[in-house]
Amino acid sequence: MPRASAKTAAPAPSSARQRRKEARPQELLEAALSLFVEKGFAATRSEEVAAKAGVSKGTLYLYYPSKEELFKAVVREAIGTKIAEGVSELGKHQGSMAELLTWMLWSWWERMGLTPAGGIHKIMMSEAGNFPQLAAFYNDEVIEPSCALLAEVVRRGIASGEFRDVDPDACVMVLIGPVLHLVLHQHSIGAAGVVHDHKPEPEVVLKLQLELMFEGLLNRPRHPTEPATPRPAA
Amino acid sequence: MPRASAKTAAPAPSSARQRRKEARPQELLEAALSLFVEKGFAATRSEEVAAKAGVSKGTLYLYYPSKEELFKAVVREAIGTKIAEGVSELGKHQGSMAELLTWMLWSWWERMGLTPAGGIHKIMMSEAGNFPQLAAFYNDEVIEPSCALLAEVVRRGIASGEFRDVDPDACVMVLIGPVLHLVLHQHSIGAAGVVHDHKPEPEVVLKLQLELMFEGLLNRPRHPTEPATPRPAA
DNA sequence: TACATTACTGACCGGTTAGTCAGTTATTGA
DNA sequence: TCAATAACTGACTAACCGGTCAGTAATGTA
Repeated sequence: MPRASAKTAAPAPSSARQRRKEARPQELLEAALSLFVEKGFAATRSEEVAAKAGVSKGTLYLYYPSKEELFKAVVREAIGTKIAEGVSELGKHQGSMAELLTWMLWSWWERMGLTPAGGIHKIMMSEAGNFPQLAAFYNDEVIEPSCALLAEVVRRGIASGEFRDVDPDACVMVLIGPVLHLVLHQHSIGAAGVVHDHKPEPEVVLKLQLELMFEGLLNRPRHPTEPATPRPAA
Repeated sequence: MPRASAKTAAPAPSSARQRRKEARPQELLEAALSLFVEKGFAATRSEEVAAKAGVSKGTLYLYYPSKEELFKAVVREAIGTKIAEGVSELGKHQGSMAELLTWMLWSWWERMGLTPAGGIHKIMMSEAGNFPQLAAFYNDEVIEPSCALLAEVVRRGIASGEFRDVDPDACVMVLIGPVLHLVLHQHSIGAAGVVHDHKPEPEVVLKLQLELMFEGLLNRPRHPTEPATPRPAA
């Protein structure tokens, strides 16, 4: 009996055709993501996206009204609720802020550097000028929350005496700079067929970045001849 | 007598029209640079470039055989011989390697962050996939030499005992990450009309980056309870 | 078998733009 | 003043591609 669970409130798709219909948006988004990341927005033809998802161009436009809307959907999909995870981690974390920063940078690398999702950042860099509205969306929904989250960690570390008294926002930029640079490289020069690229392993860079950072950021006793930046009275 | 210096081996242009002809390539390259940086390669129409340079589209194609060749010329022009300056500075520099690194990062920021030349880097990130041959050129002629130069400075600092014994290549990535991130931001999100962008001043970030870097990188006496990374015997 | 509905197709349309080339204008030399 | 030449122009062509829609095929229903 082929229709075992038909017509419920959230109807389980009965036929193969139904099942495909529900899978289409995902399939199209995945195809679009990889092509946008690989070739950029303008250079990706909508027919290619459709072909890669195994449908015709017409079908693509049944699910997304325009190439631009498809692009937005890809960005929203790839971003998802990733930031919320970081926020919740901040809430329940028990150890030092240095450990938390380390965890955050590593998980960021794992999610952006090692998956196509990082390509989103590359696309946004390229297309920000042509889609200011989307750039604003990306800034508000992704960049600002991420930076605010990291800045809060730094701020707590300063308050507890774990870190020196630095500008938290500037510190965040210093923190994320190398990670984002690695991500971008991975999806541009690194993805093109450039063979003379004998860069160090990203993991080594990240490790050193954290090490250098903390050697400088941690609030530890200093050599008497060279006092650390004095903490203000407040 | 209008032809004072006519028909020499390298003829000085006699008429206004001649002078314009010699200036055209430069004018076109400048127009193309600013438009490519602003809108990307695909979104820039060749007629716009011509108009911005004050000529018609036909004239553009008298000087450059295609849009793609124009793009290549722009990249080559913008890169020029900038790296050679850094190399010569390495040769004649007298002070500490920390001072030299500081100088290099600042001059890099001044040349890439504060001029349209930095936009080249953004374009290369976007178009590397579509122009692999150009990406290889950029990697070989710009990225690798720059990194090699900085790595050499770090290496000397380590050899003299000024710096701790870190991986020089990884250290370079940590160094340039924040700078390049600032440059890219400046030419993408920063250039789009995103107003909610209350990032710290780039100069503040750079200053902190160097400070944190050196607090961690400098080879100074450490607190006894937390020994520094031991130097190997060699 | 006949009809209705749903998912999908791909030829086509219209707008856009890289690149061309016959023609125009400025300059030079006689 | 009058060719000859060099620099430049912009209407035009051909190709491309985003988006449409009349039609087809698969599935469901009776």
